[in-house]
Amino acid sequence: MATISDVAELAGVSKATVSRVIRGKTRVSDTIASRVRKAMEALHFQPNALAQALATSRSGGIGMVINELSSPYYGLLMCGVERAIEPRGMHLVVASTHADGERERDAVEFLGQRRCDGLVLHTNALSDTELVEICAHSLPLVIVNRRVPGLEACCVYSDDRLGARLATQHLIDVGHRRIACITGPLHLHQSRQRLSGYQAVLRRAGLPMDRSLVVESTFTVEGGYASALALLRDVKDVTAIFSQNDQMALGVFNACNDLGLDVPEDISVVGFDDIDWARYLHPRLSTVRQHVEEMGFAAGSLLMGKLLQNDADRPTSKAGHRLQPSLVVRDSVRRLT
Amino acid sequence: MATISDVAELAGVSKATVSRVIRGKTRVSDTIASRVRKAMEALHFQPNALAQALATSRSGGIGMVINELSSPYYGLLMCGVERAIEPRGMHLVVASTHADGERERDAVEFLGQRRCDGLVLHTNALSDTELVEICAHSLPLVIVNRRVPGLEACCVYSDDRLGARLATQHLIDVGHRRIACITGPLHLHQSRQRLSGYQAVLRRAGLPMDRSLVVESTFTVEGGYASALALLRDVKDVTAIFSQNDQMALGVFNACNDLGLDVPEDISVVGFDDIDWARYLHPRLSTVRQHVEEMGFAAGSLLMGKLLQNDADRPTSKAGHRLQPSLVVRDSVRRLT
DNA sequence: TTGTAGGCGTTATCAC
DNA sequence: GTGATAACGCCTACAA
Repeated sequence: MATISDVAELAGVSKATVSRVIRGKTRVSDTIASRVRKAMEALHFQPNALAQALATSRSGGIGMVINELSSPYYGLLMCGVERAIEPRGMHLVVASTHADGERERDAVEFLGQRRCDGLVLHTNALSDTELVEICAHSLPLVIVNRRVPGLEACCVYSDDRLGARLATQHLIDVGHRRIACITGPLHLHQSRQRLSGYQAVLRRAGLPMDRSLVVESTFTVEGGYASALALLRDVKDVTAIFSQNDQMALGVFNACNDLGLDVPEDISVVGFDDIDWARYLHPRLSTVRQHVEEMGFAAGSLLMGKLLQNDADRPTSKAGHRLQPSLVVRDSVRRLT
Repeated sequence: MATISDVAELAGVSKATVSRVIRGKTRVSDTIASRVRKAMEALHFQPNALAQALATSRSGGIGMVINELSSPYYGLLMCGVERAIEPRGMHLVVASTHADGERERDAVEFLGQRRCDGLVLHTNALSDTELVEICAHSLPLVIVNRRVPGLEACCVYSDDRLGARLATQHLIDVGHRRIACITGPLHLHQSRQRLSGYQAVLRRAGLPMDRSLVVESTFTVEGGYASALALLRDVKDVTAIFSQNDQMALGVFNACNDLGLDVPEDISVVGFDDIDWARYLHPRLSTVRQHVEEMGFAAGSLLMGKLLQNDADRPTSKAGHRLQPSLVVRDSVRRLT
């Protein structure tokens, strides 16, 4: 593969001049410039970005660590980040961790070694203190979908408690009183936040906090199915279920179907996330929309701001960001009385 | 950020020795090794992968160009590739193109400049001849989901014609005769292949080739909905619809619903892809399963083989791969008579 | 086993 | 405007 020296030789100029026409910042006489360009063509010259990065110590890469490549959630998140960084000429280097703590650590290290210019982190297993540590000894970074105490300015997250409150309040508003909640794994911050929002609304409404109304599940269709089956069998008088994500809500649909219960006639269901096919279910799923792509975009923008600031000490708003989820009312909730 | 020289100095050894303990290939005396490691710890040393890549001319990155980051299809594809390359210590660098020709070209160039060790290409807009050209002047590469004449050994793809034949034959087997086909955009290779499979089966069954039974659409739920609406309004006696992907099949479901038609009682539907939620629809969607992740895995493996071969002239099977889709029978097709 | 020195492909700082 | 030349951080013969 041709190098800058080959081009210089063929064009009869110095490497420095070739470099100048590559970068296009400093002026080069037109005759020489075109000669150089011709030589580049002839040799199929492609500048070596690695060498450039080494020389300038800016790689143009933004590292992103996520759980799964094959999940609509992370797809949207990546999209959002990409949309924010692409106009600044940066690109994405992704590392997936399958939510494994060891792999999360490895990923951060890996992207660091690759000298990314910045990091967007979505981690589950890493503890707050670990994250603080990483933030201190690593690249400029933004933490997404999580609020880490002490790192607020680096965090972009969705207000899960608020989302859960919206969902629960909606059910109460239309007359439900026995409202169950199917949660995600409770070791996840998100699940606990959503549970807390649900409980807060019940409490404020003066409704009894029946422990049997809360069942922990797995954020999958199968999980939702099994949990709903158990719930509807064991607990009496449930008229509504708040499912902490849409996949589980779909499981609830299927469970109701198998039990001969109609949604929303017999059981009302509210989901969480508003994944792309929520609107296509029968009945169309009422849910809480998380602005996932927006979150990615905000994270990317925040990071870009930090980088600019580092470069130029230009004053930039560097505050973290909390996004507001919103209720999407469709057809899976029935008005009581 | 600490460099290898800093470590060398602190440990009182030469850079070469530090390099040796980093790479771990050549032997270093235990006492010195541990001294070096201690120094690395102390300095939070992280080897600069860019410099390593420059020196060794192997970056450990596999470039992948895809249409969209936020699509379950590409998610699975990426997953498959990752699964194949990760054990070999390689990682993924993704570039998304939104199916735009210019961006597809840019992406290939971009990943080339980044000196990826190999490429996995999913392109729509690039022509066969362009791909041949790229293949000649670029990195080792594998083309996915497409069979490029002259580049068969580099292609991993799914047999779309076969898939369409399976779907159509299934409908005929259970007694359908007026079978419509909603296609994707016909400028896409895939759409044409699937259409061709559909037509071949009709022909062999001696069924009339009614042009009005074929309607071009857009591979989206909305596209399927609109096309089905038009189709069921304008064309008589249709008892079954072969939808060239699952999203459109969902659109067909919705259209039938709005027209007061029952699936499968009034209209039978077969989809294509078997995306994750196909099994959760009501009725559960009969469809053709594309082994997308397998395709990614096969592509990744093929590429790894090529790289090994380049390195060592080791004889490796370097044949391309055609994957067989399979029919998944669920509940959206009704047996006639 | 360890050190020396040259090279990987660019950019950047000087002079001219 | 253009050309030497020294970084950038690491690897790898080769020599010791």
